[in-house]
Amino acid sequence: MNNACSQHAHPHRLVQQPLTELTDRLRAGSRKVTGQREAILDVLRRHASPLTNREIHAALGKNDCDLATIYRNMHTLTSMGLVKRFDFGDGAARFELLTDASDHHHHHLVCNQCSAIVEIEDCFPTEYEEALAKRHGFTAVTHRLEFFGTCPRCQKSTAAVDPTIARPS
Amino acid sequence: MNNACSQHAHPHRLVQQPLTELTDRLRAGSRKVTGQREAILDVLRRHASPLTNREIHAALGKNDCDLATIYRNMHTLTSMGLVKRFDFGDGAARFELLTDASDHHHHHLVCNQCSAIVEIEDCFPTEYEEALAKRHGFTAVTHRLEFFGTCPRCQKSTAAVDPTIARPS
DNA sequence: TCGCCTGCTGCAATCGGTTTGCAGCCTGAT
DNA sequence: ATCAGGCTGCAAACCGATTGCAGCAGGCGA
Repeated sequence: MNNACSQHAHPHRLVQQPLTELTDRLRAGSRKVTGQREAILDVLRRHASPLTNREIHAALGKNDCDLATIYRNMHTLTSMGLVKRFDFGDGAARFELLTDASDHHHHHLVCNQCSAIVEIEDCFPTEYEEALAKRHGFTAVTHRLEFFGTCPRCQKSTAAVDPTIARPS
Repeated sequence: MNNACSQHAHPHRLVQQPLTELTDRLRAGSRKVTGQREAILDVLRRHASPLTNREIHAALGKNDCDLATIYRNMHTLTSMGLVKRFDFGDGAARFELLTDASDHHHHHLVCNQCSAIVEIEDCFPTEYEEALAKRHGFTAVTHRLEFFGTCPRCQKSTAAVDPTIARPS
């Protein structure tokens, strides 16, 4: 139960890339490392938590770029290996850039009330995932795993919210 | 690695309910078991896979009800314990009704290409989740876990799709 | 150097899932 | 019978995301 995760063992999946490899891949594919893309990556590098398109847009200064172009650039960067996450409960995609060269796979623990995000090293065990894939005849099996709960601060400050509308399935 | 899942052990979370308990709860809360709600639950009961609001709407016959009312009713039913799932990769919520009285928790394995859904019994181990919660000071921790891959049929019929846009994070 | 091709960008429109305001209806309690 | 509250249909709006279009910029060959 550590960061040994099948998502990284599978040959079909691009390994999450630090900044320099992303820009190298852009160049290798006759795409350009434009100022906006550099700025996007810089914003991601300076933030510990994954950011939404809107948050990136705001961080760049709303006047300097178009939100639609951010969406397009995030799509491009994702195809270069940037990690896109969908699993924070609000339906918005988030993007995450690793700043060191290590293959630092992780999941997240999200506070149901204040949306605080904590990085988690726990992961679904590879051997179980492989057995699962074999059992059902699937290949290229990956998973999404996110945790939700009440963070220490919200435990103190808030009465319990209605548990029936908790987001995790 | 079975269906022992912390989501059910936690006292704050409503246990997933079969049809009769949902209707009982409606009545207990001075809500009504209207014809439309009965029809919705009947549709869910007859389908093995979780359904979206639109699918339920279509199954009911588009002329007989309003989509907005379906959304409202699904919200109501969810607050009564019906299980709502967000994790099938297309951004649409899905609803699931258990037809037997057993506490039959499960997750899903979704085909990236044809969206086929397979119920699976594997779950993130409770003891790890509890340790995780304690380690970070969170309470009421639950999780979302979904698996994605290529189903046997799509392995035969389709060339590999671009792995860089695979949906799981 | 001149075009030309390709990719990038801003703008506006659009789409799909979801929510909400409003008015009318039905039902159960007083 | 009356009244309040919940339910419903309709229309509009919201939000994340995508797309068509036109203009622009940079690289490359003639």
